[in-house]
Amino acid sequence: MAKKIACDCENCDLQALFYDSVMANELEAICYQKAEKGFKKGERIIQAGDQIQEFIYLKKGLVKLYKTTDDVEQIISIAKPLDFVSMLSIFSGNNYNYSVSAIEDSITCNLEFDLINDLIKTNGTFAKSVLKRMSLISDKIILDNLAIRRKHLKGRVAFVLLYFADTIYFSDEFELPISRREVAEFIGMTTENVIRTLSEFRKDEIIKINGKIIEIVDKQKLKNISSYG
Amino acid sequence: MAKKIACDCENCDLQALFYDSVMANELEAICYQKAEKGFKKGERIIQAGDQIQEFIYLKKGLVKLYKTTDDVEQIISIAKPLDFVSMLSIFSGNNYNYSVSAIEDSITCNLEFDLINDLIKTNGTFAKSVLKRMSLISDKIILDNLAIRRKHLKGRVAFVLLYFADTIYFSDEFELPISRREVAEFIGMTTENVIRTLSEFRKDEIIKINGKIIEIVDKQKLKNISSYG
DNA sequence: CGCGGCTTTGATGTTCATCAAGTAAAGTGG
DNA sequence: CCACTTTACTTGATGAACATCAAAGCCGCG
Repeated sequence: MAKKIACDCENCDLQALFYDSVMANELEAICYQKAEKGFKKGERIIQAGDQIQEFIYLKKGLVKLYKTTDDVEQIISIAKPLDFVSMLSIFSGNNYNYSVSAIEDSITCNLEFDLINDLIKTNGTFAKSVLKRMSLISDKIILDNLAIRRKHLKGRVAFVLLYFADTIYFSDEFELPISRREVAEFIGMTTENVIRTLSEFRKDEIIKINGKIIEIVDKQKLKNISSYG
Repeated sequence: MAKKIACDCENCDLQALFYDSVMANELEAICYQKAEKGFKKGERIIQAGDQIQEFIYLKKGLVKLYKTTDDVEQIISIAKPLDFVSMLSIFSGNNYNYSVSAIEDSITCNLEFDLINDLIKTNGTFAKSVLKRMSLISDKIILDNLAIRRKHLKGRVAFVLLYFADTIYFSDEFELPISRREVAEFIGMTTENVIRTLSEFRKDEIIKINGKIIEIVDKQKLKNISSYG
């Protein structure tokens, strides 16, 4: 279960970026009442439908943003710290529209939502920085979704592999943090076809597979497939 | 070409909602420097890549939000007044990420972007209302896209017809404001299959077709198809 | 009045989902 | 810690859904 962990605002990577606009005295108030929570891989951080009471952002880890309809799960985005996924719809209404789960051990920093609301009202610079961040998140999700939509099965799988290599792990060898089924839920194809495509890439010596460990061998070819060449 | 038209802030439907939070003296300044522009059906309002200099919102009409990649056009959303589509990515960077074109004769109200920025910084209530609106737009786009993704060809076409009937025209008989090709670009299928599906709905007496005029005859059946029954 | 774009229908082939069946891995209770 | 159960992974065969190609009629516009 999610448990509170020690506070260390001073060392938080997000501090500079997030509180850029916040005055010292405000920052103190925020730091004082914030709560950090740890989540193990697989644990749910936000459940769609829940009432919004906290302003949650990712301090460390990796999460998936998704929605479940009639037992069908659709992954909307994979987000890392600074993507502030929880921000996405919290100003729309009183309840979350999406679920968020940790796909790697993660730490969130939680603030009373009212506090953030007050801050937005009283601190224009902060409001603007929240606006910008929300805008960036939306853009990323919409553009990624459009990019995926344009591609066929192979291009979509290639896209996901490049996504993890280039924007999450910054390495051509990494452990895939999600299952084949989740890849399928992300790109809108079936699990079997994701597996088939990965096997094909392996046979064509574009990647090496060892369970969850993926190594990209021929990156240029993978890029070509992703761009649909 | 887009031309300036007479100013009538007093009668603007958007005024109450948009300027809810704006003080009288601020409102005056805004009204004074705003510019309204008219666009004929088919005219482009925003070109992806253009520099963002104005804060544009739809006063009247209907527009499509889209993106062109390698000569392939993908429609992201169909928006009516109060959807404030132009707001979507204007806080992300200096240039538009998406294009917007009128699909019906439309009127926009344009404000200097700097003015809005100042307002956000000085008026917290306004900032919060912009945040809320942006959040609603993102949610709508993301949720609609997820809904479409879940469906097969017939369900997607049904979804689009119900979308126009229930959220745009509030009537079961309407003139489709976009071409068959654009419907295809919206739902991610081919023009031919959109046409085939419409013909099938006609043969099954679910709708009547007269060129661009569509009449929904058996709405319940259309809803079932949309929900994928 | 002819040209180009939009619409329509048919024929064909590709892509992908579904079904089936088996192996490997991971979690669970005695 | 091991038998047991469940979940994830994998491959193949089949059929359905959809794209592509082709051809022709229609409409609006210069």
